[in-house]
Amino acid sequence: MWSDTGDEAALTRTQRARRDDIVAAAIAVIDRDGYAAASIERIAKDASTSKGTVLYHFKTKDAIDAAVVRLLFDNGTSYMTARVMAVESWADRLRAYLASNLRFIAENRAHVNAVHRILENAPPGVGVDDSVAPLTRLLTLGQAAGEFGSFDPEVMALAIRAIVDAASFHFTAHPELDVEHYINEAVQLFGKATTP
Amino acid sequence: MWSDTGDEAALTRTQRARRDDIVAAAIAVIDRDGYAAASIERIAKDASTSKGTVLYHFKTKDAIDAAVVRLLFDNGTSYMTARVMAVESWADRLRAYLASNLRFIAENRAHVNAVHRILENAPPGVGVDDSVAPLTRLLTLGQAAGEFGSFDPEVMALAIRAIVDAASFHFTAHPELDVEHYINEAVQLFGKATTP
Amino acid sequence: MWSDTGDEAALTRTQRARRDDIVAAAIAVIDRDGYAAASIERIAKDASTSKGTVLYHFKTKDAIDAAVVRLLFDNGTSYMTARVMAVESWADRLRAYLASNLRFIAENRAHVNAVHRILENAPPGVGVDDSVAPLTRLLTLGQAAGEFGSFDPEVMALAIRAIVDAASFHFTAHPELDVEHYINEAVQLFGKATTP
Amino acid sequence: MWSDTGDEAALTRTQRARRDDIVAAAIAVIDRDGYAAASIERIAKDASTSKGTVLYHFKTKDAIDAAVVRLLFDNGTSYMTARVMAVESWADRLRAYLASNLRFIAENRAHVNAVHRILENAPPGVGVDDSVAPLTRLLTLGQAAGEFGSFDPEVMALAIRAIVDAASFHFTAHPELDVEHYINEAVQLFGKATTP
DNA sequence: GATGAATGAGTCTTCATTCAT
DNA sequence: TATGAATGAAGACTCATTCAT
Repeated sequence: MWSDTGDEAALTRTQRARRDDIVAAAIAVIDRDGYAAASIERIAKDASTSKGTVLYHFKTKDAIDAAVVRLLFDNGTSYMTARVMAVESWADRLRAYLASNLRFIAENRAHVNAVHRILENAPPGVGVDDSVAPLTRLLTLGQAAGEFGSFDPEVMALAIRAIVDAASFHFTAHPELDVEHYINEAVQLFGKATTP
Repeated sequence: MWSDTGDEAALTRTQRARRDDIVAAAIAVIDRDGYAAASIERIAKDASTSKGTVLYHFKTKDAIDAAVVRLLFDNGTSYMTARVMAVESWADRLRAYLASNLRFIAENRAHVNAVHRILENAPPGVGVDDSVAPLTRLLTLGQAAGEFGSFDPEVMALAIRAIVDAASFHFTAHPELDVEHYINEAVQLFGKATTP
Repeated sequence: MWSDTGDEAALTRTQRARRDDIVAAAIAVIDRDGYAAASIERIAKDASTSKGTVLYHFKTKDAIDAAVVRLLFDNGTSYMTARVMAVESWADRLRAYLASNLRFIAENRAHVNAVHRILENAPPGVGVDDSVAPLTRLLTLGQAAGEFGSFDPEVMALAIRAIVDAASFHFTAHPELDVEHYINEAVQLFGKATTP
Repeated sequence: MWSDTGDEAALTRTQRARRDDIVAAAIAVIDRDGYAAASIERIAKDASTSKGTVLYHFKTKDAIDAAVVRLLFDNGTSYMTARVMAVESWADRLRAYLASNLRFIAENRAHVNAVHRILENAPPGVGVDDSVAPLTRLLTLGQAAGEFGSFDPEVMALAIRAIVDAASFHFTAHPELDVEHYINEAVQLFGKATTP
């Protein structure tokens, strides 16, 4: 499982469209009813097609999950790298990292939620995508440049990731929450925490 | 589901013991192999008993999950209230809250992990124990007392909960991590963030 | 597949009985309707029980097939070794081998047929039980003792096995066939063929 | 099933070629991986074409099987009748029958194997091509002519067929086996057995 | 109390077949 | 002619739950 993420090469227009439909349906079902409820049949129904068709396009249930995860990863990466690379100082990069992450999550709440559910249900020790490492590096370099104060960059990075990862739950649980306000507060929080 | 938490009224000594065995087995299996793998049969095997016996004691699989959750909740509450109530200032209470939470999690890593897995797999909208509210109140009162600076106590509370909730994952993924160091850093982080 | 033939240790009376029922049903269905038709559901129906029960007792479809094969092997071995060991000369042993084999097959036509079907449908290269080797040895020793003429014992053994293996088909296709007559003719055939 | 052998009437050159490709692929897959593995998709892949195309040419999976069987039957018949008709005495005809059969099998091992697999998996009572009858007649006439000794021609015919039918398995299981030697031994065996 | 047996619902997956292009 | 897409039927297997002993 989880090894066959690659080669989705050479897809016809129709294939792409159907695959997208199915992935969208999977996201919707997982987000709405939980991972356990997201059987192939249910996903198929939600995509207005048949179980057979879903398996024609994906071959395996794990492949569907993998596609959902990969899509989010791809979207997120391109969304954020642009915003983080656009600024100069390390402190600005941290702000950009936090803000773009949270904004992306707010805009893709259901998808993020679904991916969380999928990864939680994966066999232990899998999917431990080390999204912490680059953040740790950012903090370390910022300290070296004198832009940040003294703290363990590893723990600080874990804390930042924790808040980001928790965001989709907050946004789900509190739909009335003002996202921009949340972002501002988070930026301010870690601004104070990292200031020299 | 999740409605029958109550009536564990009159239990003989043996009953208690067996139930505890089963709950312990459930925790072990869920933590080790994931929620999906934790079938009643597997739990029974881990508890050196039979599927029939497990269901004799618990009647329903959800009841096992509920017992696991409730046990952690009970343990955690008694562990922490003592420590939080022991100190005077709001700032000290926040420190105590953070430290005791994290220390409790470190000492009950498997159990905490298991509960996370269970809650993740519960039908959406369930188990949203509002553990944020009391924390928000603590922060608000601290601000009123002039011990804390200016920030949205709601968002700050969410951030603190996020770090606490993420801790069991960190401790699982990084067994080499020095817990006391982690606690110190976290306390320092939120010290800076909440300071006036 | 096919590796877990062993440990059927410690079976309760009821278990033995049910397992026997199921094996008998499997033999009947395979013999009557062919291997492809022998789904678990069909076997269950034939055993007057449910699919779930069959899988409770056997856990895997392959395990059912293995049990069918093993039962025939056990029965056949004990049936024949007695008869072959009872006589003295090599020529008599050959006669006893042929006769007891064919008689056993006639008495267990359906079971033998079912096993053939099962082995035919096993993944290639499996179940090549080398039933030819002991026969080859018998022939070689008989030649050394001067009881048999000159021929390649390997090929002769293959020929004998071929006739034996084909017998259950003949008996199925020609129910009117007089088994004892068939046995006599076969014995006479190989008597002439092996005579010095 | 198995009723639509006929109407291969007007076929263009290309059609013939494609059909042959498909039949060849079917033989290869069945021989290599067994009947169960020989799905239309797999056959199509082996024939470097698509499932749709295969079904365009054959309309039904059974039709493919039937074509495989029929092709072997046609090839075998023309191969052997020539050789059997070429000699005069009944004893020579028997020798020719045995030798040409075995040689044909050795030269078409995979095809013969595939046909066995197909027939084994056909619903019972089908494909019982009575290849025994002509052989029985040969033996009976040979006896009447005084060329053969006394034996039940029916049983002798069954024995001969058994050895012939088993040959492809032997040749598969023992690729090192010297076919001509095998043929000589078989001819000698039945020479002795049928001699007056 | 404890447990072996039994069972039905639900899941993933394979496959032959039909259809539109 | 050829093929991509779609689909339903069927099969193996898992699992929570009930029941009799």
